[in-house]
Amino acid sequence: MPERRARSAVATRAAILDAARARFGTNGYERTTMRAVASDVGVDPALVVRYFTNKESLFAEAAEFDLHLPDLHDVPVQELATVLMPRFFAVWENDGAFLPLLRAAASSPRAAEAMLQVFARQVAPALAAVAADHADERAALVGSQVLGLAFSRYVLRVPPLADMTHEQLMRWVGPVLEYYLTTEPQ
Amino acid sequence: MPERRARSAVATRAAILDAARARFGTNGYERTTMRAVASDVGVDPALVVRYFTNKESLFAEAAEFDLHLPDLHDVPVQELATVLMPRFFAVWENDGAFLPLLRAAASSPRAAEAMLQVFARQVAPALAAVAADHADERAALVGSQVLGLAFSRYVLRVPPLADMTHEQLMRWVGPVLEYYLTTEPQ
DNA sequence: CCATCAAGTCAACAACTGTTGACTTCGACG
DNA sequence: CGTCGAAGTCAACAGTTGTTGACTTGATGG
Repeated sequence: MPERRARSAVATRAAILDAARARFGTNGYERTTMRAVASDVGVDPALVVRYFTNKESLFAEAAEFDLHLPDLHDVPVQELATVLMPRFFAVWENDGAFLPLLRAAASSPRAAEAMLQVFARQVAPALAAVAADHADERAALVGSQVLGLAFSRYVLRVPPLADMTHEQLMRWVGPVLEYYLTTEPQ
Repeated sequence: MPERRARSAVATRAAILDAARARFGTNGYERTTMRAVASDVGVDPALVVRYFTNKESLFAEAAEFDLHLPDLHDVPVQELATVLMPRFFAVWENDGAFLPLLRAAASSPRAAEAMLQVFARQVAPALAAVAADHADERAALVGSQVLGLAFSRYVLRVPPLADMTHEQLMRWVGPVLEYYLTTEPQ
């Protein structure tokens, strides 16, 4: 029974990470305290730093994630939205591992840097597969629309946007993504 | 000479407000300290609270502003971007009275509510003048693109976007605003 | 010259923050 | 049983924060 004695150590570590994700997601970086995270798990604050050494490291680990963007090389232009938007909803809703980073990035340079790297390492390369030219500009523009949509719908909760269905949003935003990725501006 | 003795009181109050705007704009709410604002003006922290009673009230006053959106009734569809984008740059750059609110809205429900009201009272009515139908949805979509652009360019500083000129951005984003406001989605 | 009153300073408070190091608890194993 | 090490607690530190109330300054006007 080699697994017996690990019943708690890794479990509470994961619980702390979950609580941290939730706190960072709703309150942002500075308004999240080590004590609050610890108390969410019912544990001493010292244990949190014992496992994660730092508030900064705790945040870094809580903000790690993978967008799982698919390969777009063989996707027809008209179906880009149909492929990308479901990924968008998956990342921002429910599990919402991305929301903490967005909230924190607004007021913390550290988080902003982390978000930039997610963009540079995952979003930009994936979109480069379909961009005609100016790949980096096109990817950044798509990113700006996607970020704005997330901010309006999930942070600000702008009434019309927050209430629209996935399909309605896809119909509105799809052509814009397609335009940014393929059309040459006048 | 009725104005003589007011040489300083209102002036330093305005200076404090300016410093607060700058700090809130670059650091967000929580990372901005009363002491830092006071020291920017070369004044005692106690004076700041003497004039503004609170950090919260100081922020509220610093985040007050008017978008000065023009009347769009007689603007031709193709020139919408030419009229709207300069307003965008004016609001987000330099003085940047809008940036504090955006940063704060990400982690403070109060600030998010304030931002929503700016949208409802200034942006939506102005855009309703040119929206074909679904005026509220169209306005919200325009708002999402504008907000995303501001977040990417001024908060995250995504390299391609942060370095583009006003005219380059207008050329890219203009057609999108026009599309959101006038085109019927498939 | 002296009283007044706005403009501003000073020191200090209570609360909260991240972080530390020494201590306790307790199940497993010889 | 005894001990050993992991899992966790405890109290305290040093620093920072918003905010307060009593004090000083200095020009003005009678």
